Parts: sequence; C-alpha cells; structure tokens
Amino acid sequence: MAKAGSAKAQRMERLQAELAQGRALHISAVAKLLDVSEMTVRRDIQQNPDKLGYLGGYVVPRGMFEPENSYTLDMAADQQRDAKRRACEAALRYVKAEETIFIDCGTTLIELVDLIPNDMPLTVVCYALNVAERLAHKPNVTLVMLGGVYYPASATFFGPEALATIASLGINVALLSAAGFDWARGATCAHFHEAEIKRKVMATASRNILVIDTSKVGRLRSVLFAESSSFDAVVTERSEDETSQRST
Amino acid sequence: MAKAGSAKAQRMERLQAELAQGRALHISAVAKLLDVSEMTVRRDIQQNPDKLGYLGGYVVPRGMFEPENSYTLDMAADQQRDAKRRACEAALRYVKAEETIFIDCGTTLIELVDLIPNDMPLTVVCYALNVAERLAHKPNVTLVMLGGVYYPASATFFGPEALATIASLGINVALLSAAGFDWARGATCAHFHEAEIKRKVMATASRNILVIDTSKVGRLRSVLFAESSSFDAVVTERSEDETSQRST
DNA sequence: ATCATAATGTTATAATTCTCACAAAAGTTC
DNA sequence: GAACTTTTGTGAGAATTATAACATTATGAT
Repeated sequence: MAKAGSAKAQRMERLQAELAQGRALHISAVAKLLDVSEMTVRRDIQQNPDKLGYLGGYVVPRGMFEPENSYTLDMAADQQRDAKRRACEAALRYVKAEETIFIDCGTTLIELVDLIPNDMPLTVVCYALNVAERLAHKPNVTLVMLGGVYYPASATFFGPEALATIASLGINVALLSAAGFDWARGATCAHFHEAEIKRKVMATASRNILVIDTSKVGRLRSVLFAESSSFDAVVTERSEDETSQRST
Repeated sequence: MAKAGSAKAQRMERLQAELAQGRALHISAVAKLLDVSEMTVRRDIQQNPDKLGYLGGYVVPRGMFEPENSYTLDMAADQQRDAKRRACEAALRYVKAEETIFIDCGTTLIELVDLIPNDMPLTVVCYALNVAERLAHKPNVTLVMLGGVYYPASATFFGPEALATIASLGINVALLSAAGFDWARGATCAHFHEAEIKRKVMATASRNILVIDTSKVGRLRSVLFAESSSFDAVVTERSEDETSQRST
C-alpha cells in the first residue's frame, strides 16, 4: 500500500506539511488543495490513522492530540479512564496542602492533575511531558520538572541530572504508577529508565503510594522497581473509602 | 459578563481543565459532562472564542490549532507570526543535519520547530515547555530538556541543574531570542533566569545566532544578556538571502 | 413581592456531513 | 492488449449538526 512515490503518498506528505503548524483544515478545503474528491480525502485519512486525525469534518494533524482518545469518541466510552480517575481520587486523600509531591508518568496519574483543587497549594515534581503540560496551568502549583533526554514511549525525560535532582529534593508523598503489579512479586514497569527514577524517588519520599487500576494487578512487565512491602499504600479504583493497606 | 463564581464561569473552568492536554470532546459529551443542554455549550463557546475553539461538532482547546474560518483558507491572518516564521526559515540555514542545537524560549522560535524537516536528524536542547511539546513529536529529533522550577510567564524551567547540564553539553548552534535588541546596547530579555540560561548557553555553543523579528529592534527590556558582538549572526524576517552579519 | 433582565431549554427546520453501493478510470500482470 | 486489481469519483439517502425563534427558568434590583 502507498508506495514511496505514489499519488497517495504524495498527497499524504503534502497534507501533513500543510497541517504541520497545527492548523485544522476543512475536508472541502483539503479536497480543493489536493485536487481530489472529498471521498478520496476521507479514504486517505481512514488509511493513515496514525498520521492524520479526523474531527467532525476537519482534518487535523496527529500528535497534537493523544493518539488513543479524542476524535471519534465520547469520553463516556472510556471505562478504563474512569477507573483511573477514581483511583486518583482515592490517592489524592494522601496529599495535604503545602506539601511536595511526586507524580509519576503514565495514563493513570495524568487524571490526578485535574483533580487537584485550584485552591490547594502544592509543589509538584514530575518527569513526564504530558503531566507537566497539565500542571503548568494549575494556579497554586509550583512545578518542578526533571530534565534529560526525551523518551517518546513514555513521554518522559531521563538523565543523570534528573537522578541528582531527586536526591536534592524533599518529597513528602510520591504517587507512583506501574504497568504491572503483584503482591508477591512487586511493581514492574516497561522501561529501565523509568524504574531508575521511581527507585530514586521512593528512596527519598516520606510516603510512597502506588496508584493503579485493578487491570494492572497480576500483570508482569520487564523491569521490577519495587517490592510490595515498600509501598505505604496501594490505591485502586476500588479503594473508595478503606484503602488496601499493605498486609505486612 | 460571567462573574467569577457564576455557573457559566464554573463551566468554563471545568471544561478548560478537561481539554487541558489537547483532548477534543464532542459537544454531546460536553453537554453530558456539564449537565447542560448542547445549546448552552454552543453559546458558552461562542462567548469565549479566545478560550475555546469549536470544530465541526467538537470542542477543542484554543491554542492547539487555529481553525481557519471554515471553507475559506486565507492564512494571511497573523502578520507578526509570519515575520517570525520567515526569520526562522533564515535561521534554519545555519543548522546542519546531525548537529546539536539549542532553541530558546519565546514565540519566535516556536515557529522554527515546525520548519525542521522530518528527515533532518538533530539533537535539540530546550528549556521551554511549549517548545518541548512541539519537538516531542518530531521523528528524527533527540530532545534534551533542561529541568527546574517552572516559570509561567515565559513557560520555561530554571534551576541550578539546568545550568550544570548546559555546561556538560556540546552545542553546535544556539538559536537565541530576545525581547529587545539594539546594535549599540545588545540583546535584552524580561526575566533574570532566562538571561542566565542564555548566557550559559552562549558560552558553550560554537555558533550563536540571534533570531528576532524587526519589531524587537530598538526595544529595551530589563535584563541585558549579551552584547551585539557576541552573536555570530542576527537573523530577522528581512534576512531573505543575505544575512546581516555583525558589522564589526 | 414584583418587575426586569439574563440565562437556559426546547423544538422545528435548514444545512451539512457521513456512508454506502456502484461506476469510471488508472495501473499491473501475463 | 485483455483480464484483473487498485484507486478514484459520483450520487442518493441516512445521520448528524447548526440556527433561529420562542418558552421557560433563574437572577437581581427596587
């Protein structure tokens, strides 16, 4: 499909260039621009869902939005997300105003940012780009970002300075995520550099809270970063009132 | 209009938070979310065109992309932005593939990110959140971010680690911006911490290029960070082919 | 309380977009 | 070049979205 120089491939390139600056073009404008029918534009988009997005009549560049969500969906459709949010609500109860907290990367803890009340002063440390974006607009939050080289897979930064910075911070609560968790084996994640950050943070923080939705329980990923016993609490969407304290 | 705590104002806040990371929500989803009719959502959007955008049935955060008024595509809207872009085009000629470059903060150099060809491998160092966001999606760019505390005024991070990191990097080209520039006095910016980063970068980089639109010339801001002579070139939107080399 | 005004909801109608099936054109293979 | 596959175009009906007018409900002031 779509060989390197084919008409279709050329259209895609042209179109991507046109949308590069984050402009949205109406499908009729695109059709005129590329001198093809609207139907063809529609098909092009359907066939390259990773490059282009389609939003109620308009062609939009991908990458401007989160790859999974948006576009054709109402948010009600996303059950998993709701679980994550409820887990975050529970996690937020471990945080007090004026404290310094760490927020891990991943799709779970992103939800937490919006749940932080606007009148709650906090210092928040993070190392994920999408988390930082959201935090940046919070009025009473002092945002501290760990720098380094960007890892697209998890939207995080990592480098030796990051580790050094963590050591120099006084973190009250660390809210950690995991791609897999098992009471016997512990918490695992997919990337080695993530694990390094997590371990370093957990070594400094006064309280370590693991925040996961229950779909993660029983799963195992490549890098183990903490045993179950090293968490002060494990919070899930089921932790409505009583939180599952560690059974030690 | 919409007093601080009014129902309308509250809706707007909630909605903006929901859209914060660049999600697009269908109008029906928004209506359910805010528990109002779709008509009200439509009116809310119409009344706050600077905060929210509306794109063929979907509510989108403004700033993510500028929807052109349906059907007609004139992009002749923003002249200043066009000037900045042309300056960036000129600046880009100082950059070669495989090099390590620094991109300063500000509205000018943001334009440069989109102008980087997708097939041009680069390592890019930055310290502005919005610059990082855009760079994150570039396929052949290795992104290095300087961490620290977030300064909303310029969307930048700053801290001692940032300065230390700069010193440890090998930067070929530094693309610098300024809020004010004058051949006699030099380049100035509005924030002290910005100036510190700029100075440190300029001390390390092999080539220092100042990228400004001509509206900045003759203006003066609070912090001087470099004399005119310390730049290897000053690039503006008028630098179409011949670049105004420093006149020393 | 009463009036005036702003905000919201509802409905009907107009306009637009979506989808599908099929036709036409272009490109491949033998 | 004939048969086949892929790509593109067209049009009609279904579905969705936009708009305006009017009804209803809140909100504020006197």
